Amino acid sequence: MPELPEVETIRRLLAPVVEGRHLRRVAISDPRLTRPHDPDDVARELEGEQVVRLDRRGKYLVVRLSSGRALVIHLRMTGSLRVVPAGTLPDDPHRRAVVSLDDGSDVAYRDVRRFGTWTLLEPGEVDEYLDGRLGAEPLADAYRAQDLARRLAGRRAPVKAALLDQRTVAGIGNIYADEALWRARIHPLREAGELDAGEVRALHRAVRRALELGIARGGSSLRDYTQPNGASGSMQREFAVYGREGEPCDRCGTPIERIRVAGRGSWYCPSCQSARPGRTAKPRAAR
DNA sequence: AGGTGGACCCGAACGC
DNA sequence: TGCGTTCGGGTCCACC
Repeated sequence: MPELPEVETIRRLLAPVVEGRHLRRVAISDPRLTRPHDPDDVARELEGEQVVRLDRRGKYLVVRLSSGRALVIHLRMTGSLRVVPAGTLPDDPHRRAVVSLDDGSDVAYRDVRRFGTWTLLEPGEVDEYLDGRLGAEPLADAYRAQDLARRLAGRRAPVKAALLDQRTVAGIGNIYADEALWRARIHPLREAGELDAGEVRALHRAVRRALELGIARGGSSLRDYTQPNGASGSMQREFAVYGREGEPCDRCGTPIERIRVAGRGSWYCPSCQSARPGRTAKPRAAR
């Protein structure tokens, strides 16, 4: 499922293709994509626009247009984008939209489960839309453990549930939440607000490292995710815990266990991810 | 107020 | 083999 590393991989491959291009023709075949707006109305609004930049915020792709508007794309679970020379798209029952660019390439959007969304926002709406839904960008230079600490403080929910909340930190989904918690040696059911300063620092570092590794591997290709050129990522071969129930922990050899947290399948090492607080804390550390 | 669980989808995996 | 059932995943929303 596209999480931050998968969306960032898509952005990096797609940006040089779309930036500077005009949208010559847009066809949206699934009304769910633009709900509650009529897909034909949205397509007509997009035609003639020029792409000035392709950004990412959390798991959202943000297509900045020369009018100041932005097309905000969320792939949810099964959305994917593909670039091919015009007229060479193979038949695909799950294709939901095609954008024809002025340089003779087609960008096709495919989404088996139809949860993805295309939202066309006016110039003044974009920041409010994104910032209202999302916390800090975890890979920004300015992102600090202190920010994570502030977002977790006082929260009674399991730390994994807090990580899945996009306002805690943007872009983490079920896979990278488990991977980050394993790196930080924190049990997914630990109460978020109970982590001490050392644990929060470890988690902050773990989130960044897990996401960076995912990007370096071109994302993880499970089920439907592929890159815009059709290639697969390789991160799924390097998961430490996700989907590895019964396999030995890479750190200690203990079999990985699976539990349910916040309604999500959750994998962790019962030996080195402590269920009790204080493991990484020095006595009276960091006030 | 903050946390939880259902709805939204539909293909894959599973159970009989 | 074939059918029905369950599951999952991100986000929103109703409910507690």
